[in-house]
Amino acid sequence: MKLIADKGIQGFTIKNLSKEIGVSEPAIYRHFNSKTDILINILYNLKEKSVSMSEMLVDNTGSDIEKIEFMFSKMIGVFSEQPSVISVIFSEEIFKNETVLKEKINEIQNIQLLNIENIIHKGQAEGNMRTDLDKSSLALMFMGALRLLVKRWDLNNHSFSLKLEGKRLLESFKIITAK
Amino acid sequence: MKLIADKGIQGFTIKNLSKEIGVSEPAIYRHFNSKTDILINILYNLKEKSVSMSEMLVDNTGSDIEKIEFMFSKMIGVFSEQPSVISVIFSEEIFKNETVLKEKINEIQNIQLLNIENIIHKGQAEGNMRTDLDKSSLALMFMGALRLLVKRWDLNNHSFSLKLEGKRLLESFKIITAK
DNA sequence: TGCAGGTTAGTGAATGTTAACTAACTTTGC
DNA sequence: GCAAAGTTAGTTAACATTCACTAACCTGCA
Repeated sequence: MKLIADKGIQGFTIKNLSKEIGVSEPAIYRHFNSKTDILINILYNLKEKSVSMSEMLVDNTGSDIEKIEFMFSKMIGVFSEQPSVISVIFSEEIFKNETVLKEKINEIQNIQLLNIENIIHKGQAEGNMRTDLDKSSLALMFMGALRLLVKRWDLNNHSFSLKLEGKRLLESFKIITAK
Repeated sequence: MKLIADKGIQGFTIKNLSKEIGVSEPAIYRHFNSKTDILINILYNLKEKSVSMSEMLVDNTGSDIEKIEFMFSKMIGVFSEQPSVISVIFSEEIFKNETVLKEKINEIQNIQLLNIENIIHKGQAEGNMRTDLDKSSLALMFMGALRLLVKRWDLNNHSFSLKLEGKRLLESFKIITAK
């Protein structure tokens, strides 16, 4: 992920990878069948993360807005501490040439959007959130804004505080969804 | 752009390009100095488009929400008719290895966000839009949601109506910004 | 008018480099 | 002592780019 984040998908070569981890190129093939196999494993781990997030949200006993806050800060935290994840999880295009990878990325995205939609749905049903906005549009705005903020932070070499700007965005989202 | 959209940045090779346009590989070098030079030209054209959009918004005499509508439908229109643009303009990651290209993409993004922020700023100042939400957060939500919608449409092989879903999103945005 | 000289846009063949991947051998640690 | 994990030294294919060369067109001038 670090390689992809630093040099793009074109920088993710077996040679660069072997240099980065300090073993020879064939040593990598002792553990993975192919380069694609490595990417599949990366995406598998990221999917696991999204799934475990879903479970944490189900277990969470807080209010709807607290769940949104929890999810938001959790994601911002991951990106702050491991910015290389951004390039992989928010960059569908780099997997375009491989159908298997493209589908895996789509799956992860669906899980993330569903997580938000579910919270909003519950919030609306229980009367804590305004109902004149459909949940899919709200989820799109929430996720889309978060993605764009994080990508801009990455594109601008982390030159502003992601946590601070994230907090600002979350506040706006709270106001929007409030009844 | 078609090549990048279909096969990702890794499919954008001089060989593939020459095959696509029906000339030999060296013929391409009669018109461009390098592969990067071609990408620079693509991004230059896209930037021109964003700039001309800014000018159109200045000239536009409609209300603020009409300006937003105009911009929205214009962008959705471009993506519907020329989906290959999506992969280039919404995929910062594919240019990561080239600083020149990365900066160009950042410039285009800044213009687009500023366009929206300016409209919202005017709308708030003239009392047509709610002022309890800061314009940068609103612009981030607007642009972020649009981007995510368009990318999902692309990732799901254009299996739903972008224009219809775009309209739905725009309606939600209208409700949100209304006083 | 005709044609020498120049330009534009193209060609196939070859350049050096790097890609993913492999065969065969060696080291390490339980 | 043996399997897992590593090595060196290669493979073929693809990459961007350059080479020498040509066909077709344009332009200025005797």
